Amino acid sequence: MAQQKIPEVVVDRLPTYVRALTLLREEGISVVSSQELGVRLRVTPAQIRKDLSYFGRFGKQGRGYNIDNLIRELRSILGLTKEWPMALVGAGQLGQAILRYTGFVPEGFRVVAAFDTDKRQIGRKIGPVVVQDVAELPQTVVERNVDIGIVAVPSATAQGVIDTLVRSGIRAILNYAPMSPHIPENVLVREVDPVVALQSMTFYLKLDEKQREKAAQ
Amino acid sequence: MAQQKIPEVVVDRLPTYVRALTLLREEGISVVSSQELGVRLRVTPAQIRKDLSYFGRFGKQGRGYNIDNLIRELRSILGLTKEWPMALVGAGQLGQAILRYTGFVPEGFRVVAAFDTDKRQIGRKIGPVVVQDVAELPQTVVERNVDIGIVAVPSATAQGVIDTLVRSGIRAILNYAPMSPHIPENVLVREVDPVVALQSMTFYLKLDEKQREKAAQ
DNA sequence: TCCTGTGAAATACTTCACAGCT
DNA sequence: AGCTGTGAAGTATTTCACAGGA
Repeated sequence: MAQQKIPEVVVDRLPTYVRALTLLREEGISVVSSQELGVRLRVTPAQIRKDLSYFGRFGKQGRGYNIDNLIRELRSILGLTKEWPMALVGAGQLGQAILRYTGFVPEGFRVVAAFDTDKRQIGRKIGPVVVQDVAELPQTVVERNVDIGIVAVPSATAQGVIDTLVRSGIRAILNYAPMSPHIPENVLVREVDPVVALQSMTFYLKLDEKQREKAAQ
Repeated sequence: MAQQKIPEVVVDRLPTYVRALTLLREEGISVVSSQELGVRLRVTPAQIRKDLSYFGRFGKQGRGYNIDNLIRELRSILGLTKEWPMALVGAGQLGQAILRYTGFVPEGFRVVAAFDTDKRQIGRKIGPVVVQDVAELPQTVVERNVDIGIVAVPSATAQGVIDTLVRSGIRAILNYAPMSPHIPENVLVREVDPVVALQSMTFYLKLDEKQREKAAQ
């Protein structure tokens, strides 16, 4: 069986399936149909079935999916059975909030090192780590087998930080800086940008206001 | 001219165009071609031209786009010419970081009120606001004309908070809680979820590792 | 009967390629 | 000569609809 190419959109949806399934499990539910899961996630049942079908046959006809089993399968597909060490760059306001964020560890993501250029931050213990000088980054990344970098520095310095991370051999970047970085093909990036999220909503808010005005005439 | 329906993906890209154009302007550049902008953003020039063509004709043949003008047009299209007041719910670790985040205000987003149920938080001044009791939320939302709510409470209580926001007349929600909320059709949501972003990257990291193993055999 | 898994159809999105303006 | 704006072509993604297993 030649592994067909999986669409990126499909991969992007899998984590939300895992999350919803985990919440269902906490409610004591053990089996779910694509219909029921679709209602929760506001997606069509056909989409869920189609997405899962890229990876295997996990359901039982007439019943649905065993939640424990499906969670296990999806976590394995997504590479979530191991722990992923991460390195954070930028120990300012935002970086500190990230270091104190408790949502990463239960999912297997652990910030194992933090870096800054600011002498006042270096040596400080924040959350689980002591802030190091950025100069030590390349060595630490190699020593601690870090594949994922988190960028939490101002836009102006972000590209430099990203270049350093890439040169150090990092393979994935979670970027909190509001800019679009230059990155080699083989390195992954995801942007975390609440402002961009807000700005696409205001388009529809404004549209809605216009329509109300028109309707009110 | 009947306004044709604009694809959502197009709207979602506009804020990144604004961002890139703004950075170009700061570099002192005043005109840009779709080609040049595409290189910055890692998208095709055709996509940029096509996206813009849904809204009008902003370029000059043979030259490109006047940056000042295009920024102004896009900001107007996105509804960014007014200030958007926002209400935050959840003044814990995460909520405090959001209140202290300086990236919203320059873009016209301002948190004008914050709410919590925790007696120890209520009355505290954090960043630009004093934390209020959630009981006061509906009234404040109406009085202060708040259209956008930010949810920064634990998953377990998020749905209740969202219901309250919706009942109070909010029209858009920026959700930091790692769950998928039930929301009426006419209310917008955007999820801010770094863990989901990480989990779709690990799929490819794992794939890459597998391929290396195979190659090494 | 209920619900999965999946080709096929429908829809959505992206890219091409070129007429036409500057 | 260079670059936009845009139908048309090409891909990608979603949804349909139904055979078949529990």
